[in-house]
Amino acid sequence: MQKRATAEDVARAAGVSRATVSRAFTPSAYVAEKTRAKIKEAADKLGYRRNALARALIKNESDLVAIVTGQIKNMYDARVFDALTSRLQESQKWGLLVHANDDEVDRLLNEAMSYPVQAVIVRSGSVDAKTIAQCGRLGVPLILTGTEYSEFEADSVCCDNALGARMAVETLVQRGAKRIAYLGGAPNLYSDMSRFKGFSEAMEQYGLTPAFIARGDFTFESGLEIGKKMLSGPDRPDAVFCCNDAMAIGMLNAASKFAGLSVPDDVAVIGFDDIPMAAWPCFELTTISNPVEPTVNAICEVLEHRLEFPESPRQTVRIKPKLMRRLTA
Amino acid sequence: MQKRATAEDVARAAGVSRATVSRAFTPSAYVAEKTRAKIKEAADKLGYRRNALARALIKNESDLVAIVTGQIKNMYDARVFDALTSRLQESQKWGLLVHANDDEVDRLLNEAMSYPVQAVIVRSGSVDAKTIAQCGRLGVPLILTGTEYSEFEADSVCCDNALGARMAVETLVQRGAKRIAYLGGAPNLYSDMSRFKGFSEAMEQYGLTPAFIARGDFTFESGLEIGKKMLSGPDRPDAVFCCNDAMAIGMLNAASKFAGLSVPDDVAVIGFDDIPMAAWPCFELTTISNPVEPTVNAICEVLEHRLEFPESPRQTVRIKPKLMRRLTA
DNA sequence: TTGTAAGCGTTATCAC
DNA sequence: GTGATAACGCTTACAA
Repeated sequence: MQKRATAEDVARAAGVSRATVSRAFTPSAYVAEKTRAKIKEAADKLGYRRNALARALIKNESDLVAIVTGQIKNMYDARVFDALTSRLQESQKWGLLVHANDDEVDRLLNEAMSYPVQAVIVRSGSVDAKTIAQCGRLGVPLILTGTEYSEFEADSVCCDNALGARMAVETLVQRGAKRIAYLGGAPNLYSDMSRFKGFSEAMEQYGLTPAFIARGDFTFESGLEIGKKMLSGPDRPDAVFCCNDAMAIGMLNAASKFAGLSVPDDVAVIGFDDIPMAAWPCFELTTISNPVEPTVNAICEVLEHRLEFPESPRQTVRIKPKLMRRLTA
Repeated sequence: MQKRATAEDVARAAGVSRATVSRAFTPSAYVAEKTRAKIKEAADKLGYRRNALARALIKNESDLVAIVTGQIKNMYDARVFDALTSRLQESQKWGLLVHANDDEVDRLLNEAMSYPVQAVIVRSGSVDAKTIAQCGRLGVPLILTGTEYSEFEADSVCCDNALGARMAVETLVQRGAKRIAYLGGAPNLYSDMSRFKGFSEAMEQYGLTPAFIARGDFTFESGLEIGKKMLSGPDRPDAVFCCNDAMAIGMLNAASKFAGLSVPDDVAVIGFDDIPMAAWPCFELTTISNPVEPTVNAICEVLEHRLEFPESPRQTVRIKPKLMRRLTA
């Protein structure tokens, strides 16, 4: 493993000084075109690349952004992640990946902070007060997405979950549902809390009480298992609001393959997110769209704004959900 | 945005020298326990974290590993990515994300190489000779996964695609299929090439010629669209080998929802990868398992080995695929 | 237009 | 045990 060529090596090869090499790689700097060409050639020959570490050190700004993500269990997470990293790269930022389960977020984020990142984007999971304080101490902006904590000094971008849940209940009520069930995720997650809140409010508004309240883990499998139980009894619900599409599709399977019920006539099902799979002919899932593109755009805008105006007041961007009416409700 | 606290700041606060602060954070170094405690306290108060950039610079080794990935279109990619990043973190490495479409891999990889990474793991996409040479020049080991290039100096970890494809054909032939179709992806991708090779060899061995050869883009949608056409004519195939599960499930939908065919009696379908979805009750897709866990384990082992023995001969690890017999073939 | 020299925040080396 | 001091590879005044 030979060593990386340094600016010194290139300088020697091109017969110039280290400073001139640096200038040759700085588009705005004054260098004779001829010199620049000579240096680039030498650099090419040596396989020289500016060392981003040394560069960041002296310029006191790296182009790293930490991206904290939990386990990617479903296509919604995958799509957000995909779009986000892709967009960051377009703005010349590199994503430093912090893959953490909810209970490790703090430890890992703290470790990652030894890299002087421009910002930390937290997708899912929860981040505790101490960690947020740490980010503040290091002058690192924190952007939460998929969660929202009013107590803390952090920007956030999040679907208006409560509104989405209310839209779902409304849709179910309008088609005559009386016994509506709720299928959520772990109740310490913001996405469960906020959707449950919207669900409860809407139910109350219509004078209904939930037929069931169950919580899975946002996977197909949990939707299927809970669905099997929930739909088998005589007191089964006539509609189910599921907190994400994966669980909704599990519920669909439970209904048709196990409970022998037809959807939506026996039981209506509505999901949340609108992953591509929801539109597949075999599912045609009615769902609340949690649009990826606007979310990622908002994250990037908030980020740019924060970097430009570090002292500006914190922002909370709520993304509007949208009803995607298909065949299951 | 206040500045990060430096070792100097901590030293001043604790009344010691910079060197001692450094020692306090190096577990193996000799420091009086009392001094260490005093320093840690001061550091805590100032929110000090060692600057990984400066550290990497002097130690001449970063704990960054570049992960190059294409667009994450399906759950298989998502799962490999998830498992890989998670495993890397367990070995105290941070993933630097390079999200590139096939035609950008070279440019972006080159840019990313300004970070002195320990290694580059390329998942999907193709990397050209010049880029590989660049990695060699920078002394950065390159590990290819999902692809395999015998011409280049790079380790690789890849499913034995040809074997998997042969197993698929064998399975179809055994159930009496005569008119077998191939549904692949872009023919410049290794996964298409190698699976097509295995498919062709097996077909020849059984004295069969392909009923159809079609290529999509590894998405459900492309499987559906191609399936609609392929299964509508009178000369339709009686079995289809699909290069991944997403397309196979699209094909399943085309068969049942559009062509009115029953699977597997009218047309058998076999996929590749064995994503969780393949096992869902609504699909029960027979498929060739391309196991995530062994793949990721192998990648990490190859990586560790390469870092420990930089000059060791290149390795090619082939992961054994496995037939997952379900209901579609 | 180019070179010299200082300095970014660490750690390694060598004194004491 | 601890403190100077010199690197690491780069950028940037300041000089020439």
